[in-house]
Amino acid sequence: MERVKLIDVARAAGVHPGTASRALSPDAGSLVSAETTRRVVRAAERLGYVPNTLARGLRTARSFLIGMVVPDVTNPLFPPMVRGAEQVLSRAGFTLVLTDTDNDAATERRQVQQLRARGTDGFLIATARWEDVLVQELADSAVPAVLVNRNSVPHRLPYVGCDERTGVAEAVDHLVGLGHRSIVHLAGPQDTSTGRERASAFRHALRQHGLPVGRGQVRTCAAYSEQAGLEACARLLSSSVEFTAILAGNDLIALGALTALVGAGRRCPEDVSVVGFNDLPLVDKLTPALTTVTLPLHEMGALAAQILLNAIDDPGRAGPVAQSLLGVKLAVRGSTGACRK
Amino acid sequence: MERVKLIDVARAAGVHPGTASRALSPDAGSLVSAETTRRVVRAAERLGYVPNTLARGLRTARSFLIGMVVPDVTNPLFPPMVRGAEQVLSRAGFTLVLTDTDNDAATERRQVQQLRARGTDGFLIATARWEDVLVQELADSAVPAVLVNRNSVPHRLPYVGCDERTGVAEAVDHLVGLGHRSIVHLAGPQDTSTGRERASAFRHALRQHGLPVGRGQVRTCAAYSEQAGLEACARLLSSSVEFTAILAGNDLIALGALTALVGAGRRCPEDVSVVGFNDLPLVDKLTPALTTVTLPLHEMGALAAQILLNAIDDPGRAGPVAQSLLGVKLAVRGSTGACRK
DNA sequence: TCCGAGTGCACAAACGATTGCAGCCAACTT
DNA sequence: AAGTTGGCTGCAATCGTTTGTGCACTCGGA
Repeated sequence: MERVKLIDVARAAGVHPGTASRALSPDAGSLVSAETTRRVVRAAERLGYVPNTLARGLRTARSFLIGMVVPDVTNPLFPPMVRGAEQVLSRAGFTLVLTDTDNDAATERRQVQQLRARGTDGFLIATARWEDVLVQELADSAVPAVLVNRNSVPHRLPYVGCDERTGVAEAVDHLVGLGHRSIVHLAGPQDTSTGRERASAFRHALRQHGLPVGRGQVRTCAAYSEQAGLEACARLLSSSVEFTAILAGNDLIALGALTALVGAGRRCPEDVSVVGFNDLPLVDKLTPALTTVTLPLHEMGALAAQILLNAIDDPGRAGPVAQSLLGVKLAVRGSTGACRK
Repeated sequence: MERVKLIDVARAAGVHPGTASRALSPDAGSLVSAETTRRVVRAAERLGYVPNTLARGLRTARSFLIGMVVPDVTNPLFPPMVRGAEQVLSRAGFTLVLTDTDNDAATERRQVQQLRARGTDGFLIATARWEDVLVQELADSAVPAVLVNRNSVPHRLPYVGCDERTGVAEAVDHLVGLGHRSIVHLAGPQDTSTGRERASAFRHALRQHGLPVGRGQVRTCAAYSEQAGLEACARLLSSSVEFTAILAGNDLIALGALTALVGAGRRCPEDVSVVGFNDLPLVDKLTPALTTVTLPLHEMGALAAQILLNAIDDPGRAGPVAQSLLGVKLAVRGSTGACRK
């Protein structure tokens, strides 16, 4: 069974392929008579015509392809964003191409290169580093792109993220409300906007409560991973810093910290309270259930996709750089409790 | 900055575009002199030539696009498979397009339709139902496809899965070894191969141990979800069936069952042992840690991709339908313990 | 010196859709 | 009734590559 082409439809409807093309394309409204349009549409349906996207893309320089770049799909943070983005894009007739860079800059380059060769219409970037060559290149190029979840050093690309500062503030408020005075932050990597933002917000929140920010009270983890969290917390435990609560850079770091605490004979929440970030699946079922900041991941993906679509439709309206921050919510659970010291 | 085209390279090298094309394509080895090839390659590098995949695809009827269809990316079962597949495919110069059908047949049709319009070179299907129109259509069509994780009623498509039967057998052996005689199976949906296979293997394993399979001892859940597991387990608890152990169709069902057990005042593992399937992230950190069957998800994805690539390279060698089953491993943890009755 | 084989390259036709342009016919105006 | 307008449709070029065909040139042998 051969694929049916435009020319087949045209023949069946007794018109020229060009006319058939116009009849089937919605924007050419009045260029074709209603009667002819009807005949063509009917023929197309009868034959099961599906336009060849490659050919169309070649001619129109539009591929209807959107590339989404994530560092690691197996990190549960990303699938909901992917999902949100895909729903918006596919409704608009675009196809989402997901690429996993495995946290590797070289892989990322290669993937993006390949996608651009396909005439990809736009990019959703979730891998941004604070100083990121790729982001810079995309900002300089003509192809629209939107950063999501992680921002980058000021540039001309729109960004969709969430309100990290308020999330951190609520977490700190919560801990202080429980009586904690010695709170430590196990920060995420400082070459990511989330890592920087949360650390900065942490310092700010402490000051708001009139608490001093001592040396060694903000400790940077090597990565957003359980292992890195464990190591950072182990170093913390073997230092002279006193603390009754930990604000982790994200849930994975929190998990690592919990392991380290258990290893050191400290109980949670009796001895140390722990707050995470992201609300990954199942962290609410742990013992103790993790208190954490919930992010609207699905909405972030959807909104980023929407903004990208707008930018594609109307490249002129670049205007002011859009920064969209979505609201977050603190989920209070078992891993935080009243300070006993 | 305009994209540099083949004709630019040809001009720079002082040859005809056709010649340049041959010089840059590796298979046309001797059709072009070494000297000319060198000149063309150098020019291409100097200008930063990147071939237009659309144009190439249009001419060669090859898109170097592979579609992977999953029911729900946010289910942690799939990302590792996606990752494994992508690594293999991207190494071979293919781009993976992920589509999430949201467990909806209509969405699935639309997505696959759209991908075929793009001239997708092959499909990896992880959504197969036992009787699946889409699978049947793909099997009848000319485009290569490989089923992964879930099989379908006999057809002519290769399948990559894992050795469910052995996994179930090991789980049952383990439970019987702990002294359990009354084991219940909360089976997954019976319109999936995994659901059927595991249920059938469960019955078989019980018989191997000389245990009768009574009525109500295999209960089908409406979905592979926590909610469905909770409901099925609640029904079980309110029935007259006695049991000291549960083999769940997968981890989500196991989680639901655990919740239901707690609600009914039964402790795990003291009163009831529970075994899951899949070994999702974090289930090893629950209290109790879930005993479950570990699947080589990454390898499944990679192998499926490899088989698909072979099928694309050499469509003739369809030959016998390949069924590849990868080995599984039982991870014994805290949710199973000695029978006390 | 001339011919046959063989190599290396240029030419142009595809692939399938879109779109500017031109022509045709009908209807309307004067 | 002839001219003009305007609405539809057909024609053909075009997007950037690949590839079948054929020409020209070289080289070796007779």
